[in-house]
Amino acid sequence: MKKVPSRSRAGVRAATVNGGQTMFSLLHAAHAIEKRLEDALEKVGLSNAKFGALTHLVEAGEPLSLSECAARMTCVRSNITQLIDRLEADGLVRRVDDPADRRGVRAMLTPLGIERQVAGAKQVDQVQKEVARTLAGVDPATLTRALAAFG
Amino acid sequence: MKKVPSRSRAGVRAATVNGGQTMFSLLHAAHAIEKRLEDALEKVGLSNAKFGALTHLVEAGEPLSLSECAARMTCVRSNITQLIDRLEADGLVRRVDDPADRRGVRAMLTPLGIERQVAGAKQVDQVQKEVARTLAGVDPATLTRALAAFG
DNA sequence: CCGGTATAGTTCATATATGAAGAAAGTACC
DNA sequence: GGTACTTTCTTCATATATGAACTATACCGG
Repeated sequence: MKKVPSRSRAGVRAATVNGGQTMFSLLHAAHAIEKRLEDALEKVGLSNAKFGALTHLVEAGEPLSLSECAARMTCVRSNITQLIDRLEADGLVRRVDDPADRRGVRAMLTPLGIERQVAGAKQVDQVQKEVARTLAGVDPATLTRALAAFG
Repeated sequence: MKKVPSRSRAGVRAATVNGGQTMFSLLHAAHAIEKRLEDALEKVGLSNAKFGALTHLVEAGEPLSLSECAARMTCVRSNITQLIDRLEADGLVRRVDDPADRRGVRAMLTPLGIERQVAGAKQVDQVQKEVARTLAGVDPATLTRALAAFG
C-alpha cells in the first residue's frame, strides 16, 4: 500500500535560503514524526488517515454521519466518502442508514475496527513517548501554549 | 488521475484520547503553518511542492538531474517526474538533456520560473515572520535544537 | 401543498505522494 | 566485446487530499 502526503512535504522543506530556521525545523520535525506514526501504524495494518477515522468513531461511542466525520477530521466530505470506502473494504467500519434522515449515512465501527483502533493506539502511544523523550529540554507547557496559537 | 495526500492530516490530528498533547500540538501547528504557506503561495500561483522545487533549483544555480531533485526534496523519483511535468506545463522549468549521460534529464529554470520563485520567497518570508511572532515566548535556540533531533 | 433553498453524500477532475515494474543507458569484469 | 549489474527516468496502480458539480432529501414560507 502506498503513501500519501498531506500538504506537500517537499515544498515545505525547501523554503527560503536563510532565516526562518525555527519554522522549518518545526515543519521538518512534524514530517518526521508523521513518518514514525505511519511506520508504527503500518505494523497493525493502518494508515494515519484510517487510524484517525477509527479513533474519532471510538471516541464518539456511536456511529457518526459522514459529515460529522468530516467536521471532526477537518477535511472535506468527499475525502471521507473515499476513506470510509477503504475502511469498509477493510471490514473496519460499515455504512448504516440514518433512520432520522434519509439523506444521511452513518459510519459504524465493526468489532474488527475497534480491535484495530486499540492496536493502533498502542503503537501511537509508543511513538508519543519517544517524541516526548526527544523533546526533553523544551518546556512542554510553554511549547504547547505557543503552538496552540496556531488554531 | 486521482489525488494524493501526504502524511495524512486527518489521522494525525485524532490520535490518542488523552496525553501526548505536545506531540499533537506540534503536528497540528505544523499543518496550520503549511496551510498558511499554501494560501500565501497561491497568491503567486504556486503550491508548496512547486515552490520547493523552484527553490532547490534556484539555490543550486544550475540545472539539476531529476534524481538530484528527488534527493534534495526527500521524495521518490516518480514524484519528481510528475512535479516537473506540471512545472513544465506552467512554463516554469524546462527539461534539458544531460550531455554527459544520455539517461539523464536535467530540470532547468525558465526566466518565468525564477521570477515566480522570487515572488514565492517573499510570501514565504512573510509567513515566516508571522510564525516567529506567534512563537514568541519559546526560546528559538532551544526549540530548534530539540527539533533537530528528529533528523 | 409548493417553490426555493439548504444539507448529505457521491462522483469527477486534479495535485501530491509512494512503490513496483519497465526501458534505456552506463559500468564492471571476464 | 559480451554478460551482468546498476542507475535514470517513466509509467502504472493506489492512497490521501481538495473542490466543483450532481442527486436526493429536508426544511421554510406562503
